[in-house]
Amino acid sequence: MTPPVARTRIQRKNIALISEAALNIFSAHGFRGATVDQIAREASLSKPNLLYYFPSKEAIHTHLLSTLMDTWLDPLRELQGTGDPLDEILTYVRRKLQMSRDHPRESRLFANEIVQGAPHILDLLSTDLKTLVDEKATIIEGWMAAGRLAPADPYHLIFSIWSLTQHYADFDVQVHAVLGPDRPDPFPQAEAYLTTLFTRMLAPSPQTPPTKAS
Amino acid sequence: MTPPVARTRIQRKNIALISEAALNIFSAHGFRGATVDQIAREASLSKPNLLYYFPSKEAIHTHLLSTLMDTWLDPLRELQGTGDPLDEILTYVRRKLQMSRDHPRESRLFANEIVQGAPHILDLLSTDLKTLVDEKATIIEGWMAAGRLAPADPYHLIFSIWSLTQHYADFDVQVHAVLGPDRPDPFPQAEAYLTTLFTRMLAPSPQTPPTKAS
DNA sequence: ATTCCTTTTGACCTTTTGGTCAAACCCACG
DNA sequence: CGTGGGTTTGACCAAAAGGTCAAAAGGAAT
Repeated sequence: MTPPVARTRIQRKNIALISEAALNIFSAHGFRGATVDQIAREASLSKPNLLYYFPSKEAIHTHLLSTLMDTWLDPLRELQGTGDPLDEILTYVRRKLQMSRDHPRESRLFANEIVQGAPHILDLLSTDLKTLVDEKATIIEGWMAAGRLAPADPYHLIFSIWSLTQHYADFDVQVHAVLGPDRPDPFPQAEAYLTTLFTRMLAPSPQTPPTKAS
Repeated sequence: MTPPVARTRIQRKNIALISEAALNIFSAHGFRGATVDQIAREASLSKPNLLYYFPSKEAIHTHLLSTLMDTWLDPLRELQGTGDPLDEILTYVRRKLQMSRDHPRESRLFANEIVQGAPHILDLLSTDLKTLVDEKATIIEGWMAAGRLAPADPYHLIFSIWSLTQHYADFDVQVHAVLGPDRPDPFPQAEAYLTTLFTRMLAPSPQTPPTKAS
């Protein structure tokens, strides 16, 4: 009855401590590459003490992944179909890019999991995630049908936003290696580039009036 | 004196066998997640026999990565600056997407390596890869300066091609989970989408004449 | 067939790793 | 201040994993 719900103050503190440490280690080495000793050292706890809060290495990993999934999909949930279509898309792109800059460890944790076949969250992907994406794809399709956005496959549009933004977190070392050691922060340029990309991709052609097409 | 250069027929056969098996295992589980026993079993060899051809687990991994890097960059090398700019870019995109479809294991092996900080090939990235990208970025910049391509950051353009195409191999399970079990092959749609994306992004605005600008 | 080199393997070794346990420690509350 | 809960740890364990070795098996050229 100790682990998930934090009862005492000390439990809350240590569970947060362990989560932080585990995020560092898991995101840097993957699940198999991380060791419990490493995580314990990173959290400045003894290994048995760590195992007192989480029953197993896998439990820590699962805990991280499930709390992550929530915040990870927040930007997409915000796409509500109320504002200007292009603005909403661009806002989503920018928020997603911000997450890559501000939470690269989370992005890499997720990437590690997916690349290796998503063994722990496969069902989440085909249920919760699929539902959410279906919903947003419908909104986007509506915009396109109304001529407020240039036509394109909405699912692949979403995939492209994911891949482009997460690339700057997940493949961070490659980006820096190619750009050279002198350019420390590629994000401002990335944001400008992605803004241009999706604007040119999605801006509706002028001959179609914004409302009441055909 | 046994491992790298295959002398006898049997050596060639077994080294190929091991490479195949190791590619399967490494790409599915990452370096730390793969075990020598697993690879040996996959190759139908005993573990000591496998270790007879490669001195260590790491040697197999290094061998795979270095042979991979070569073929992996071939599509980019083909971008030579001789043909129509947009055609050359689109050809590159399509070839890269084909590699994701035909060689997803290689893509995932590479992704695993990069996500975890590229510990084995970091120097290759900042030397060989950087040189190649610098060269191609110059070509692309030339096209843009001549008004034959809409202006954009050439480095981020290349990054975007990498991320978009490799996404379909590396995040394959996610793509399938979101699209649903009924749609088995997302590649034709992906190709159409990416063709549209880069055409809209890069097609030069008509007011600029193709040659001798300003 | 003999010989020499290559190939294969069963047995074994060491280190790493995930996890356990009983005992000690701490600390608020009565 | 002492007692009962929560907390911490040193010592330990078993399994997994990377790698070694000597000896057996195979195979091609003489």
